[in-house]
Amino acid sequence: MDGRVPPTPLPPPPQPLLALAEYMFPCINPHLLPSTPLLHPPALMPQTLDPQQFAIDMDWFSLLSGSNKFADHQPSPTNASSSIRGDNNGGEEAKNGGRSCNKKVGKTRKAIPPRIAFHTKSADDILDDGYRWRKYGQKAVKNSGHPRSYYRCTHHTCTVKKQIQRLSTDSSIVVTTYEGIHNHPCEKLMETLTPLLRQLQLLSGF
DNA sequence: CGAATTTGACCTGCGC
DNA sequence: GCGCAGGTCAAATTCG
Repeated sequence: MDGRVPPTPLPPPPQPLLALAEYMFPCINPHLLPSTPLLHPPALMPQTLDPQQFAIDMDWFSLLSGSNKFADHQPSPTNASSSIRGDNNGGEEAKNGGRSCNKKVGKTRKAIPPRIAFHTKSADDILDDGYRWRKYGQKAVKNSGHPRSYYRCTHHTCTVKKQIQRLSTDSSIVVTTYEGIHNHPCEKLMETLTPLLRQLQLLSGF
């Protein structure tokens, strides 16, 4: 994230933002960090981002409730193979999509993986969230003039995916949907945070 | 030359 | 059962 900080500190609801930080960067515990703009989502976004246009679409209830799906979710070959379809309409596995011979064994619906979607006003499709992604597909989406791109985290043990698509109604807005939780540190974030945390430790006498 | 991206084919679920 | 839409695979292509 290159230490990007929004032009003006925003007064967002703290809980969702902490949850968001937790979700995106499970390698750190935001509750232990000072409540500075560091973890504010726009700080993670490209400089072209207009904070006024920043929005998050997510299932806050499930995120913040005790039965936190995110907390329960551990990326694994099993649950990570569930699929997204449209919104949370219980999309089944269009996985194996392809030529894989993994026929479904039962009719039980797979758990919907944790997802979080960002609306960002940006000229760049790909937001630099600190992780490395590999594109594995692109699809034209109905009722949208813009294709949807599919990315996977390149970390060998990580099964997190994300989809990127521009709004049909406002092509300046990019919708980035994350699925799953990273099970490894975010290199860029740690690069940025390490010196800060070190200073904090020094200042606090540790 | 290896890694990343592109792109058409294929699979699955859903609605009719 | 059929067609559509979404998601993924993997060969081909491009890039560094």
